[in-house]
Amino acid sequence: MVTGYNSNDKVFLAVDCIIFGFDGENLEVLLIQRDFEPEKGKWSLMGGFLKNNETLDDAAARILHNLTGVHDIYMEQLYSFSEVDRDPVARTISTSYYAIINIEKHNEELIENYNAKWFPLSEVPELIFDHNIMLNKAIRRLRRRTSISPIGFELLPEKFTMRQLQNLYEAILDKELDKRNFINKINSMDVLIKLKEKDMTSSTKGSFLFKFDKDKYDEKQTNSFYLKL
Amino acid sequence: MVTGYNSNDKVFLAVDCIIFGFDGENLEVLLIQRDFEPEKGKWSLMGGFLKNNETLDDAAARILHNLTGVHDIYMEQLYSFSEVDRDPVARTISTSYYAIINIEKHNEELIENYNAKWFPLSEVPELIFDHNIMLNKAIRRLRRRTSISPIGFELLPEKFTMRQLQNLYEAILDKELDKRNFINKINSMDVLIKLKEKDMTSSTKGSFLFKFDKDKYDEKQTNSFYLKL
DNA sequence: CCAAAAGTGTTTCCCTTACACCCATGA
DNA sequence: TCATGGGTGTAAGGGAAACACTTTTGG
Repeated sequence: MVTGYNSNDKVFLAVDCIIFGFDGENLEVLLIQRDFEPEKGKWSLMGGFLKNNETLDDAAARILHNLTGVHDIYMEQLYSFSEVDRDPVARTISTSYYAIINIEKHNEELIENYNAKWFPLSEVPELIFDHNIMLNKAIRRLRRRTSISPIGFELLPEKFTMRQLQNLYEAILDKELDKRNFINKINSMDVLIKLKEKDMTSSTKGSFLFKFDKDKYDEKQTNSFYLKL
Repeated sequence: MVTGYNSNDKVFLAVDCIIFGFDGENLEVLLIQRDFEPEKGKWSLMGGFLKNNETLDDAAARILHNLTGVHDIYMEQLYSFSEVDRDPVARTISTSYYAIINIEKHNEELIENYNAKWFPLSEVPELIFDHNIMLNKAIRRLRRRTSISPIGFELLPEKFTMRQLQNLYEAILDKELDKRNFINKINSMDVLIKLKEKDMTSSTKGSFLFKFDKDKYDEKQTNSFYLKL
């Protein structure tokens, strides 16, 4: 006997993607304006339905790519939302994913752009369904993650200044950090390579550029090297 | 126009519950022996299908209660598993939940017991589907949580000795802790009340019993008071 | 009187934090 | 020459970890 598999219990399973980006100044999130019902015209996360032949991870990647042109992003599963009436059209459970990406690097993909637009976190509009709740949960998770393992590789241009990295951390954590302590902390992580080049755009003196040491960075990532700020 | 809602995409959404308990010595997990196909006779987590009129949280509580008699447990959502072939009968996504409970307190419920049985973590058999993977993920999460906020209220009898509490932490973290440092740490959390009674079963001298100060405990819980061991 | 577990403080070390001044250069 | 951001080190304080001996009492 096989129990429990009753077709009446089948549901729609959606996937919604929360994509964070960093423009050098603010932490932003990618949203799209819906051009279909329900809630046509309102802003929302990138969402779609799980297909029968793909995993949730696959679906998240496909949906993000279809709606924004962005591809090759590692997204992490966040949470599954299941309020009975969260979607007014049909019973739909949604599993949310989030990722942080380098805005510049993906700008080209976004240019011919599908209705997608970056919003600073402080200017996010009211979103459809429970998407604001999803976004808030993603922000909290991102902050926690930032305190636990290094971040930035995905968010900064290949070469960046120490100030840019600090701006990133300050934007994510939403607090100011001491310049010297920050540098000491970052150096102690041993994931940066100091270049001989300087960026001359930000000051008369110019500031040295850095890049991530990808091998070391990945190692620290997976080992959840502890960074508290 | 309403796009995307195509009935072919509907899937079964299961919920699986990982219940940890502590017997004073070892960390254990509650499993049931399936009395139905597929995989009849094999051990598994407590699982069932999401119904149309309930949230995932509701479903987890209902399933746990139906299969084990245990009720009034706060479970936390862990992760949604979606490998295409994870369930050989039909495409099924499973959202897992986990909780830690006091074995003694729920023993009565378990006595007339449905096929449920406690297994020490080191003696967990091969489980159906991807349930071993779920369990491992839950253990990792439990360990991390234990390092971040106090734990024990749900797992120990109302009155307990300091040694029992230390045993609990050692079982969860799977490492030995220094007795004096442990006591200092716990005292600094200020969540215990020392009783005048002694437990005389464990030694000739006897050891003082403690209980949790529920108000303070809950406060620390929600504030994610930091405890590193 | 002895075995077995309970109980108890101090020191060291490292990480975190706070903090201020000089440097280089283009305008 | 001056305004602007870049770059640099140290001292104090607090939490974590290491560590050993005395107490109690039933058998």
